[in-house]
Formats: sequence, structure tokens, C-alpha cells
Amino acid sequence: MAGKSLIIVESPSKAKTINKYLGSNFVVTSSYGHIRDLPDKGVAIDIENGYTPQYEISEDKKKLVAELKKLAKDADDIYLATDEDREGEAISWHLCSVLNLDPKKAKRITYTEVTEKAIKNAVNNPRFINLDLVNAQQARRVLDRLVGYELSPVLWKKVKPSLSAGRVQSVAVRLIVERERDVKNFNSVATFKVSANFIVSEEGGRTAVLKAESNTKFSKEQDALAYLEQLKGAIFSVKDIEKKPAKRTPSAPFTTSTLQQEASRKLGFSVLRTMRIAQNLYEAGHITYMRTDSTSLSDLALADLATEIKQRYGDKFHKRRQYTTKNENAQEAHEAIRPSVVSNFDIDVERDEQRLYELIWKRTVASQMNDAELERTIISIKNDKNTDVLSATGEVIVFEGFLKVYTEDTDEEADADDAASTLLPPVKVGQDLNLREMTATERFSKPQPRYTEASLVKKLEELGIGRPSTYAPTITTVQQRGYVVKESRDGVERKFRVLTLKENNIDGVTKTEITGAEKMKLFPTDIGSLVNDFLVENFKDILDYGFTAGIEEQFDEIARGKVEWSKMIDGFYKPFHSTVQQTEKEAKRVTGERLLGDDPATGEPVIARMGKFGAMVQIGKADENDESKKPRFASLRATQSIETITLDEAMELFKLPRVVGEFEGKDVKVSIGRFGPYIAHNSKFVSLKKENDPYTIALDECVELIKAKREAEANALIQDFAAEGIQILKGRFGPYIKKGKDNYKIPKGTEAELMTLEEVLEIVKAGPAPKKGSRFGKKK
DNA sequence: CAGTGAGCGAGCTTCCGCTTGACTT
Repeated sequence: MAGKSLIIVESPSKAKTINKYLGSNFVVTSSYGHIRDLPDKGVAIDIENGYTPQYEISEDKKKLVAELKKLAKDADDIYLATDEDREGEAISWHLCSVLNLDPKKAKRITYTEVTEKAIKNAVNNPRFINLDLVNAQQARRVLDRLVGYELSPVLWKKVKPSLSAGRVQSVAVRLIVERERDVKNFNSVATFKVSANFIVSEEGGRTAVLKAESNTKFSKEQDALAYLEQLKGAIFSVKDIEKKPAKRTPSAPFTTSTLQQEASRKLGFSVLRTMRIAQNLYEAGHITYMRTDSTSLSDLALADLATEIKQRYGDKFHKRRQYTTKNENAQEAHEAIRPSVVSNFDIDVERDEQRLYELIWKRTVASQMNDAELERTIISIKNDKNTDVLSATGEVIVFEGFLKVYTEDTDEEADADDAASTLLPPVKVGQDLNLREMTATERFSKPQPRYTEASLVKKLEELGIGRPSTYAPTITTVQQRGYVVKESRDGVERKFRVLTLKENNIDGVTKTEITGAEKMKLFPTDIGSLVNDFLVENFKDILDYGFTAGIEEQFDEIARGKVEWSKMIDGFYKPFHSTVQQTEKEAKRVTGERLLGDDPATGEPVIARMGKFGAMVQIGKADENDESKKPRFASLRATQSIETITLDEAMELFKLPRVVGEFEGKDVKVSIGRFGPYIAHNSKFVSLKKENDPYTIALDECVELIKAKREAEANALIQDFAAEGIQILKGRFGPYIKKGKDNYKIPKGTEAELMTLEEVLEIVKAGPAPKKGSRFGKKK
């Protein structure tokens, strides 16, 4: 390694690419993101001493850091090439600290595009670490820790253990809670909209239909009826034909957020799935980096795109465009998400990867294509009975431009009556038109739609909350905490009136439609609403939609060297901490308690509230003076909520646990537990199937389930050391050892059937396997 | 596709932002 230079980047795939560009005098390796951070345990900030963070090398990075140290020791020169943003600057600074480099002298290089020219240019022009930018990152990190680790314990005390709050997740939950309330409180207004179909004779004796609409709307059916009455026998004619040119412009290339939105709309992917697939494409070298907030393309990419478009579609389809990023918070450390090699349209990957790649390819190519030119035609139609004018709108494409490749979808459901992009039959001004029928249809105003994962990401980005690397994990977190659920819900039937004028006759019919049906939308849970209301009431500032934008401005001041970071934090923390203390002292426990009515049997009050293990209903209240007076409890079903459950529904819940009968001399009891409905029999438990109703299931059905479970257990038993109370069982991940409540892993390559008692005891002695941690950020 | 089934007595939970890998109890 003597005479060689070491370059450290953040992503290993990037390291691989850069390695190809630089000669053998360079060794390119990666830090895999941050290498040091605050430990999980405790606040780990010395608040009294200038908020000094107590950084640690993360457990899973120790091995990596040791390797980096070794490489650094042997290198002549070290270039810190982490991303050109706040976090990247901090990573370089942490690298200095673990590699014993002087941050004032270390060589820091940056580039926003991974091309040979950009990399070589960067290596030839190193700078020093920007300590102001590092301090802005430290302020960000410390503030997030203080908010998260002081707010969460307040929730443990006042609401329920293990809950969490934070600058980003709590605002995400607030958006969903408030949108849900808007939807529930929305007053739908009915209006009658008028449309008409005319018959137009075309050359050759054929006829075409011209569809037109009136701008006049009626709030009452009788007014709509009067309008139609008035037009009985009317003669309609073309009043005017107006033609206007119009154009459409392509969208900017993908950022993380817009990719997540379009993959959701066009492919139905969750944001997590989109990111996983994009990661695969990135690692295989098919696309550029997928966590980016930038819409810009490298000069190299622009040139390749020009060649590709001209060759595929012709010169007039190409238009060079460089997009500026609208988002004020963008840090633009990378390019937009684009194909690495634009001439590759077909790549050899899995189907989902292919579909996402195609989307990226088309979006990128379209972004460098010419506007689509359209001609919009508006035909106005008058009549001899009133002054109302109907109009028919049509659109024809004069020049396809980028539409040849790509159209962006919108979140709004397309109106089925939308007349856009239709060709209108040929008519002349003054020409009479034959009315086939005219209808006045009752339509209802709609509330703002509930959020999908992707539209929530869009909203968060607009508010400047969260980063490309955290959108998907944030959405997972709020669901994991039980604040939010993603599900589909059935709609309800709604009646609407349709009045039809046909052949001088008016008919009124009542039709039904389904309204309010939702597909994979985000809904708040009881605990989500409860926690949100508590936080909004007591920590209004932090839950404010503008909070992040406000502190980002202060971080910018730090980055510009105008403000000392610990002073900024002090200004935030002093009032925040005193609010925390005051809330802990004064705020009442939040249970969302709601009185449903009285128990018909005993006359005692029945309430719904949040308990330690979730939403529940309760009959009677505990009495300190009377030990014998214990309330009865029952958990709510997953589909029920504290805010909407009725007394009758609550009383149903108390029918469990239910003794169905006897089997082998023991009671067969049915109840609903933490994991859903189950049968308890002879101190064993059997889960009910989806189709079994715990309130009505019969004894023979229960017995069947018990027998089935016994058989499954017998099949799962590989070895039984009854004397020691140890069993070897067949599990989901292969065989494992079970003793009492503990499970033990069997080493790879060991034949479970042939294990001796001695071998098993050896494993048991070594202790049970550690509990499963979360997917990201493994616990020790 | 195994296991879990309570209603605080113990200790623990928790943030946001960078990154990918190991093969689960």
C-alpha cells in the first residue's frame, strides 16, 4: 500500500465505481454511513457542559473502523470523500477523530456526480473540513436526541409504556390524525350538474356523439327540474368554436420522494418496496444513487440523453433542460435518480426491478424531451329557450413531444366524465344540433383524500420534514408504534338522483353508488390520536408544522458561522425542558376515557378507554375501600375504536371468555387475547382460524382445532428429553431447542435428530439466543 | 407458518440520519 492514496466514501457501491475511474495508486473504500453516534442508552449529552455529545463507535461498526485504521496507517494520503451535505461533512469529521487525523488539515473532497471527470477534478482540488457545517450537524443530532429522549418518557408516564415521540414522526402522525378528522367532519354538499349528448351527422351517413356540459349547477333538485322543463323542445345550435394552442411540459427527473410517489401510483409499490428495489438496481450499477433530493443531471448524462433521444425519436424531440430543485431544504449532494447508462433500456433483472427501472428510464428521457403541443377546441352551444351555454371541450395532440415516452400520474382520481384528449366531431358555427338526451346528475363534494404512504412523503417533503434516507423508515416507525395503520376499508352505499330529458320527456330515477371506499390508506389508531392530542396540547411548538423549517434556518446560521451551535441548542432546550418538567408534574394521565352508558344487568357505568395493553372497555370502577368490587375488562377488536364503539358492541365483548363445553373432563374456554381469538383447554392454547367466530363457535369445532394442534405438535417434535424438560422442535427457521420458556439455536451443520443429551445440555448451558432486534440499528 | 394468552411488584422502552448485511426464536 506504500505510495498509495486512500479514499473513503459513504457507500460501498460508490467505492466500487470510483475505483474503476482511478488508477492503481488509489484504494477506495467506504464507511457505510455514520461510524460514530450517540449510544442508544440514555441521553448521552453532557447538558451542563455545553451540550457535549458522548459519541461512541457503533457496535456494528467496530470491525469496520479497525479495518479503516489499518488501511489509513499504510496509506500515504487520505482523502475524505463522504457526501457533500451536512451529514457527510460530519462523517468526515468523525473519521478524522477515529483515524487520528487533524480535521483542520485533512483532505476533504466532494463531487455531486459520480463521473470520471468529476472524481478526478475533486481529487485534484481537495479542501478542508468545514467545521461550521459539522457543528450544524451536531446541533441537528443533539436537538433530535433531546426532543426524542425527553418527550418519549413523558408519554410512558402519561399514556402508555414504550411509546415514542420525535420531531419527524410526531408531525407525520399529526398529519394523519388531522386529515382523518377532516374526513369525518366533512359536510358533503350535493349539486346537480347538467350534461347533454348531441347527435352529429358525419359524412357518409354516419353519426357521432358530441358531449357537452353546462357551467350552471343547481343545489336543489327542483331547480334542476325547472331547468330541464324549460329546455323541452328547445332548438340547440353551435354558437361558437374556439381553438387555442396549449402545451405540456415534462416533469423533472426523479428524486427519492417523486420516485416513491410515481411507483406508488403507477406500480402500486409501498415506499419500502420501492426503496428496496431501487437499492438492488443501484448495487447492480443500473441507476445512480436512490436517496437524493436533487433533480439535476450531470453534463455527461445530458449529453448521453441527447444522443439517445435524437437517435430513437429524432432531433426535434430533444430539448436540453436542467431542472432546479424547488425544495428549499434540499442539500443536493447527489444527482437525480437516472439510468447509469441511458442506452440500456432492457436490463436483465427481476420483474419488479425491470418495472421500476423502466419508470426511471422513461421519466429521465422524457425530462430531456420537447414540450407536447396540443390544440384545445371549445364548442359553445346555445338554445332558443334560455341564455345558458353548454360547452364541449376536446383536445388533440399536434406534436407528441415527451408524451411519446411518459405521462405523470396525479393523486386525484380521474373524473370519469373528463372530456380532455378527446376528438370532437366536425361541426360548423350556426349548425343545428340534435339533442339525444340531457341529464342533471346529483354529485357530492368530496373531502381531501386520506394519505397514502407516498402522498404522506410528498407532504413531509413540502414541510421540509425528514430526509430522503428517512421517508420510508419513518412510515414504518409510525406503523410499528401502532399510531397508524395502512388498510383498505369498504365504502357505504349512497343514493343520488338523475333527471333525464329525452324526447321532450323528463324522467327522474334514484341510483346508488359506493362512496368512501379506501384502498391501502393511512388511518390513525386510538393510541395515535390520543398521543397526538396530548403532544399538541402540551408541546405545541414542536408539533407545529413549521417547527422543522424554523430550526433549519438556525442550523443554516450555524453552518454560515454566524451562531455558535451550543448557544442555539441552549436557546431551544431551556424552555423545552421546563415544559417537559411542568407537563410531567401537572398533566393528567391520558386515557381517552368515554362513557358508553350503563350495564343493563348491574346498572354500573360502562366506559371505553386506553389501557396498558391497548384500547379496552370496562364495567364499573375500582373502589379503594371495597376490594371485592373489581371492574371487568375486555379488549377492543382491531377494527373497533374508543371514539366510535357503542354500548351494544361493548357488551358483546364481555361475552368472552366463554366456556363452550367440556372435553376430556376439562373446560373448553374461548377468548380473545393479544394475538387474536383462541381456545384455552387443559392449560394449552389454540388459535382460532379466521373463519371461526369466538362468539358462536361450537364445542365440536373447538375439539377439532385442539386435535389438529396436537397433531401438529407431535409432528414438530424431533427429540424429547422429558426428564430434563428439554425438547428439540421443528420451527419456522429449522430445528431448535426448547427448555421452559427459553429457546436455543442449534449450530449449523448439526443433525438435530442425532443430537445427544450432552450436546444439547452444552448449548443450553451457553445461554439462550439473544432476542430479535429491529431490522435497522441492531440492539446489543 | 413456532410461539405467545396479561391488566405494573421489576427493568426497560425512546430520537433522526448516514449506510448495508446476515440467514433470525
